[in-house]
Amino acid sequence: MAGTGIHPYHQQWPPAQAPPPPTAPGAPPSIHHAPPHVLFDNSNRGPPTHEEVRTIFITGFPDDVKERELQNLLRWLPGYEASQVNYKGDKAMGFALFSSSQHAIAAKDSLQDMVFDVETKSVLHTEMAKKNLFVKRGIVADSDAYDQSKRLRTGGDYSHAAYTTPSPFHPPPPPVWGPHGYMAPVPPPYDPYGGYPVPQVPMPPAPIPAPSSYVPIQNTKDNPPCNTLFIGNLGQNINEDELRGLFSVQPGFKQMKVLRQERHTVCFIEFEDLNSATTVHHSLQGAVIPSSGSIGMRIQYPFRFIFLQ
DNA sequence: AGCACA
Repeated sequence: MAGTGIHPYHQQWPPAQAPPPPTAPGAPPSIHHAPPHVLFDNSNRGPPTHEEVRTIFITGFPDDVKERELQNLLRWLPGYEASQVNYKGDKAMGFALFSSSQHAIAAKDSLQDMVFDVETKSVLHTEMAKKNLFVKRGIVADSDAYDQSKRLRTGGDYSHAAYTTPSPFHPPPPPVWGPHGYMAPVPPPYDPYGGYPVPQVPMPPAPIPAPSSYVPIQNTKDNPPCNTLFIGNLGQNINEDELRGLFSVQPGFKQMKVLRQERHTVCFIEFEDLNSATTVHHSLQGAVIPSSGSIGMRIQYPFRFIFLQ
């Protein structure tokens, strides 16, 4: 019962001579709102003084649930910090830590009775956990954490996806995999009023034009190689100068022609030789440049031979 | 209903 003032689970702490820190009778328990990067420092602090429980306990998974499935489910929830799957026998138990108990409660409610998997007809059941998920060693808040090469491969099997601008379909920063199955997402400063966290990837102006990221492209079928490339999927607001900047520095670049059509703009690029074209075909496939929004350009050999100019 | 990691 919630009104008893007694924790529903026993605690061996404190021993007789060390009473818990004074909480004025009738005063609300102090909730420390530390910034995210210090939230996890449970080290060296003796007993967990009454720490608010901000972890939820989730059951009802199919037996073969993967850590990552849970993470991908939870990433969206405000305040999400870390999660873990443990097995009791072959029953999976999930734990998910949030930045506050309010967030945890909200998450618990929104996951309650969710159909996690239709195939196996698994329906989630959530409760507040008895104690918080232990997250090892805090969060690395160093700049490395934002290194794109380290933030790849999270939601889904993108082999070389990097993220810059989140879109509804290319959401917030992928978490980073920690030691054993933990997920210790690099928390961008969480703005409780701002919806989902937005990755703040420091992108110093590149000396030479470089794509801001790469995203997987859809249509992989192609035409026979030649020394000209067709660039499609450029988005509505594509900026020709940006395009030129990117391609003109590629070895073997000869000329570029932009075709503004009704809806899409496409572009052809001629190279000195087949080799240069092929190299760029590979290296810039899926490249995202600022004016293309968050979509990756598709590079193909042209359907027909194009004679530029 | 089942609550672990350190």
